[in-house]
Amino acid sequence: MTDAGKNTDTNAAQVTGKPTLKTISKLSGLAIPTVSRALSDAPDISEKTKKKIREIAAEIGYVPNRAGVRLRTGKTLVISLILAPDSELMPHTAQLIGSIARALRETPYHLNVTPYLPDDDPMKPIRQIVENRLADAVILNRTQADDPRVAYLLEKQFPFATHGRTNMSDRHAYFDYDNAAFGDFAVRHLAARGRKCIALLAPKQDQLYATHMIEGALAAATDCGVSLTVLDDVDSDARIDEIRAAIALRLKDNPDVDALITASGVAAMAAAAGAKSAGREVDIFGKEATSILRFCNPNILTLREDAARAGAFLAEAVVAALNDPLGAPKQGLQVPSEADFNLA
Amino acid sequence: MTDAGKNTDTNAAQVTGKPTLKTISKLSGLAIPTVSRALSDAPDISEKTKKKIREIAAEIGYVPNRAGVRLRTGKTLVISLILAPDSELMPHTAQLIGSIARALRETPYHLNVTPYLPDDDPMKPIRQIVENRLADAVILNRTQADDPRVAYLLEKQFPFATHGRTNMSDRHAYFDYDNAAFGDFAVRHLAARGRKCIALLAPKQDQLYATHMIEGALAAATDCGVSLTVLDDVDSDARIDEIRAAIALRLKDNPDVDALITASGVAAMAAAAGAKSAGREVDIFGKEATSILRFCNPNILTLREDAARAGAFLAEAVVAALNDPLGAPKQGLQVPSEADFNLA
DNA sequence: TCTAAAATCTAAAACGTTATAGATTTTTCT
DNA sequence: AGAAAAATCTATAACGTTTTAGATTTTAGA
Repeated sequence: MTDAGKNTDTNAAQVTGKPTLKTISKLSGLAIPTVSRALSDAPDISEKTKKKIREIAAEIGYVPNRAGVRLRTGKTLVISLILAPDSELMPHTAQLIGSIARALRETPYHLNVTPYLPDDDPMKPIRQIVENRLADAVILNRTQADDPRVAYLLEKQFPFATHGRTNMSDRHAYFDYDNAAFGDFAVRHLAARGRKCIALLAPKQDQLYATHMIEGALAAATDCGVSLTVLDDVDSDARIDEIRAAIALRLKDNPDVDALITASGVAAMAAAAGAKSAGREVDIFGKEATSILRFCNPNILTLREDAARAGAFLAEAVVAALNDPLGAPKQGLQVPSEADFNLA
Repeated sequence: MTDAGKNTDTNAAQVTGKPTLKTISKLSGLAIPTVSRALSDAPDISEKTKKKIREIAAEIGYVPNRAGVRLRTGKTLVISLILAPDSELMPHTAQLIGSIARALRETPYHLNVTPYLPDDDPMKPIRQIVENRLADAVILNRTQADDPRVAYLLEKQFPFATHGRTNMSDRHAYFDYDNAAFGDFAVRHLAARGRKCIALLAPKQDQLYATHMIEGALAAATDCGVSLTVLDDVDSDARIDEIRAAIALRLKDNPDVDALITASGVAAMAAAAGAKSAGREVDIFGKEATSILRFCNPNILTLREDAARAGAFLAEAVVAALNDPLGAPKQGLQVPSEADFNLA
């Protein structure tokens, strides 16, 4: 009756199909709850038993059945990325998705994607997820300053993280690009190149990134002694040729403008083309994920927006929120640096 | 004892939390299995009962619990998109993901994303999904001619669809761009513009799209009486500046080349820059999802690759494979047309 | 009207997991 | 050595669903 022999006297178990707790139970001679608690490192299981069970589990390649866990605990082990319609057209979205999913591989969570259409109520997918518990947490990839989805999630105390800050940012996890620093950086660089009259392309919608860009750019312009005009009547989410036309028009209204700052790569391209069609020689300074604009058009200088880093951070932040709902939300900023600067 | 009153005499049920079959059972006075079978339209439930149950279900907003279904049936109601590392950098990937997920909204399936790293064994995520039943079907977004993943899935009889054909395409669902037609189209267009010596940038890897492109282009070149050179020693998945350098070099080796055909937008940009740095005036003809290259560089002509259509088709195809495992696999081709031609 | 068949429903079990409460064993204290 | 306390394990139940087999009711047939 040595306890060395005890663990093998019941292993006549037919090990067919996927191993479950029952399989380990039979192989170890221990009850199913004991196995479960051992694997979850419960305090009332002896170290010896835990070790034995973990060994068996590893040997037979036990992986917990997600449906079982989900049914019992109510946890879905799913994190849902809410995809705004316009973000599907942005080149960096695929990197964002990929990097979130890759970071989640280290965790039990899987990433699923929930898109909505321009005509849809943006609240609908969020409500469905929260009400029907389709995920344990969500990630929002484009947010407005007063985003009703953020307000709803905060009210429901549903874990989430956002790509982009909001007016409620102190209460939730987020990752954002430091657009104030970007505005500052862009203006100083253009000023150093001898540009005197800079125009900033910023939407007048309820978007904080525009506010931040303007803040940073204005302060830097004052500091450098160059003039700065904000063009807020160009819809930078419009089709590229519409943006081009709008920019060409505005350039004619502002004959002194010798440089343009835009927030996105598409807008930068449109700006370059608009300037060309207006017969103007201007520098363009933009922000992009792919680092190919300068390559495509030497007039376009950019700072790199690191979508992969954003995704990894958001994944970590949302998992942290799940593990510690009362902890301080994780918040990250990508501050642009010389290393992110695309010269060629 | 009218049967009109019968359905309300037990509805003292406390309807708290999410409604389940139990809730409907209490409200209707019918047993849970009856409710379940009624909702799944089983033949041994009377029409009257079905109607009553469906009404109650609709009224209280019953949605089947996924964990319950999953545990009982073994179905996950998940479709997994396998994301190759390089595809994360392609602008059209986000559209593909979004359109798949949007099409799946009409079905009970959710889309989740499974990326892998360049260093990873591409088989690993597939094996995990099949062995641990993490999804009911998968979609592969970049395939090789002899793709081991496709062979494995076929052998396991696991439902799937691919973006891009393989040597086993007759046995699986796919969506592909008609690259032979693209090659034909590109050569004829360039020939019509007066180009005489066309170079085709195609990888020598085990990729059918290159084979197809070459086939179509060669036939058209013969027909039009222009010369066609295949540059198969430029790695078109390399970094953009490496492609540029390689192209510049090859152009010097082939002084007569006056036009270049590439399969991707990034390669087209690299080709344009390479030609410029080699001091050559050549037309570039490429393929892209976003329709902005011509905008960025007037020398680049492109045909549009409709990622949204591909995604929608793949979603339908894979759901069809799930619903009818023995049916003929759905296969689709996007044939390029004048309407897809980006002139400006 | 009585029996056989068809129609319609219900009871019980199972998928794999974890939580609760209780049972058993071991250790500790006097 | 005996009793109390601590440590360690097990039995039972439940999450929500669907399947199987069996029970009940209704309809049809003679």
